[in-house]
Amino acid sequence: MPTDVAARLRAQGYRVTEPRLRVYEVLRTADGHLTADEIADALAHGAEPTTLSSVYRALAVLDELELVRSSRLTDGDASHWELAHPDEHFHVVCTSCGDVDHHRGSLVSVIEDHLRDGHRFEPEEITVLVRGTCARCRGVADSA
Amino acid sequence: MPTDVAARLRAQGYRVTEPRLRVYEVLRTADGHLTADEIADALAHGAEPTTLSSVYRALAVLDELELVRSSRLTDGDASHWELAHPDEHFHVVCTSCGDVDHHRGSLVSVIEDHLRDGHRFEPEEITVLVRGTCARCRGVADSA
DNA sequence: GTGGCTGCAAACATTTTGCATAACT
DNA sequence: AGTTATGCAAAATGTTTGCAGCCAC
Repeated sequence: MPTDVAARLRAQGYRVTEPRLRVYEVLRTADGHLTADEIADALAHGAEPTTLSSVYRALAVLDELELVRSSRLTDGDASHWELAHPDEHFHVVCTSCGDVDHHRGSLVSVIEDHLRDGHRFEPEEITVLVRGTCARCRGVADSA
Repeated sequence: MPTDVAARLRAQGYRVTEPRLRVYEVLRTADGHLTADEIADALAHGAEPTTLSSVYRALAVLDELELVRSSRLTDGDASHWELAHPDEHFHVVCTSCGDVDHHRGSLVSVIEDHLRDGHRFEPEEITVLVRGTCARCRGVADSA
């Protein structure tokens, strides 16, 4: 059982509603980084259309519960949302194919330790975003 | 002489204009992270008011020349702009006092090497954003 | 003198909000 | 039943763009 969203909602005094469950479900099954708009689109094709504003409100609540997380993968674009895995703070984005990879945290803890020990800075949240070209796209571009 | 903006502009076929020079000057002297709006404000008090749209267009050109850089230091807010120093990809933001620190790159190159060697991923741009509490603010909050 | 740049205002995109209705508890 | 959440539409925010006149070249 991954995460009982309903229980988490109830535990914090939030009501368990369709939009909230559905938004979470979309993010879970899509297994990717979706904008609020894309989530709303995905839900529009389903049984009952869920409004964009409800998507935003659902995301705000799920974010509050630390069930989802937003990140700005591109410069000017909209925020992208994904399930929150506590140890995945590390986005690797291929600028060629748009693929997004996660890396788990050993480097993140190196950064944490460095700041804590060397600078007496207490880190709460670390975001690492790398843009570049993935192995597959490099293979296509390169000759050898 | 830090950087001859005029020369860089000319070299790329851009014209040397007041707004471009002034926007760069504001960022250089402010020595901080300003939003486009704050830059426009700073220029409004000066001799000739420079429009917000001109600020955006100037920033786009300066970004193109890699003289300035934008970063999303906060979640929903506007982009913040600063001079581009090639080895400063590492933002440390204090959520208490709002202070922004730069760290130079040893950790960044660790990340680069890891991705290149271990994953055949060619990094082009790395952004590290850490939010937390700085030493000064911790001192105020703590007792001992 | 010419073409790129600016200012202005209007358009755009994303996100937030007010209010009446509907739904969870 | 009581309240909180939703849907709709309108507002707020940050950023981009079209166009006429201006300025660097």
